[in-house]
Amino acid sequence: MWKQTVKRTIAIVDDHPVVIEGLRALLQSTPGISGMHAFTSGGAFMAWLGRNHADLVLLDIMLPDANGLDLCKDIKRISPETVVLAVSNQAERSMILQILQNGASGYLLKNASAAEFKKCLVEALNGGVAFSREVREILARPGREELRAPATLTRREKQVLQLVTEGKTTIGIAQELHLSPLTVETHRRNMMQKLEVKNAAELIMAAVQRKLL
Amino acid sequence: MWKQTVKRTIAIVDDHPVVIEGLRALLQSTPGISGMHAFTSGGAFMAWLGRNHADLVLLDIMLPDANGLDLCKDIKRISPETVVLAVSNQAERSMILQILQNGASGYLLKNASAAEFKKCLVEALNGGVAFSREVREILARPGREELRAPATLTRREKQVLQLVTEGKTTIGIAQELHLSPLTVETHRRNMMQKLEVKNAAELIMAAVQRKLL
DNA sequence: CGCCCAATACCGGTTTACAGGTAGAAAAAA
DNA sequence: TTTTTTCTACCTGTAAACCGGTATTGGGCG
Repeated sequence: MWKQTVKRTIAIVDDHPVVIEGLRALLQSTPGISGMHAFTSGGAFMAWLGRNHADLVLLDIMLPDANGLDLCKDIKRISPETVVLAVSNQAERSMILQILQNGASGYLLKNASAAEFKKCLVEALNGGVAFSREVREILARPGREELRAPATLTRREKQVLQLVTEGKTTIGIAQELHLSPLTVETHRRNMMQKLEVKNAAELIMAAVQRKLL
Repeated sequence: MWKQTVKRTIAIVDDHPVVIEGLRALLQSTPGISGMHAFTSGGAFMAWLGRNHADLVLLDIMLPDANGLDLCKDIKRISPETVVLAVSNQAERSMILQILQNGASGYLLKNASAAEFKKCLVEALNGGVAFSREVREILARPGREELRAPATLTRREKQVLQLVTEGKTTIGIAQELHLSPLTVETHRRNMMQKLEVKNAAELIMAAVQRKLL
């Protein structure tokens, strides 16, 4: 079915022991795997990786002790030949794309079936990229950020946004612009709708990233 | 007292009619001024500036219809020979420095005395930079940002900050990091203290600007 | 002339953030 | 081994944000 020349060493990094056990069981029934090592924290794994070799890492990118993106980058820096498969229980388009940019070879949702896991593992080990079904679906639809219009804000909205980024409160902004706080509130909410964010924090990040100011 | 060869044209841009009248009165008793024009909005002034000349502009940088920094930049782009004196009722070190970078020749607080105003006007018209007393004091002390240590955040704090920038709530962050919401709250507050900001919005901007993540 | 959008403003309710503390345990530095 | 820093966690308020609506006005456009 596929070329399988050498035995592979796999590492699992996940803070949920249950998941580790599940993956371990799953991998045991997969041929072509010689070694298996599990870690419950990014730090522990990185320490191990400094002295050992792994052909593939199933990396939970939502670890409590490390940022998934950075961890992935670090792995590829220290051990470029190691294939990283991102594992997560939630899939967001931008997150997937980011982790891929940081060197991952695939993205699996934890709810993927055993068959999917195996298939993706093989695919990745053979140098390809692999996604579980749901992830493929998310990647398939050009997901807003690409095809959405540059989210045009009105003059007034930009003014309000500017002041929001300065940490001003709604009331403060209202005073500065000689408006009712309720009006400012409305502008703020309209912007959050337009930019498809759900609070001031994301609003600010959206403003910064898309250079809306 | 100073070289005064030609008569000068002054523009006043301020959304408070009272302030305009005050400045107008003040300027009338100042020799060497031939024309005086007042505007209550940035837009109106820019339109006028497109077809007229001004030697000096007293620019309120807190106009409701325009961002002071941008306005100043625009003025200098359209009319580089025009001297811009920023006028404001509040002085913040970073704001002062920013507006100067955008081409202003001085910064006056509205509470400055008539004598100060005149003195600064003359100074600026003669090619210098001019500040009212309070502003000079603020500029005098090397105000934190320069001499403060690069505000080092701890590992945990960075993690929390990361999630704050993603718009997560305290409770959400707590779940993600397997912590008590109260702990997350504490981290958040400690960071705000360290970075000398007073809310999440400023915290995010500080993180972005100083590349703390 | 209707129609949409921008800008303005309001109500009532729920959730979060923020500010003022205090405090214990573990880890790192002295 | 003390001391300091970091991480953890709590309590009690008040202020602010957020959410679900609705609604009026003034322009611009087909």
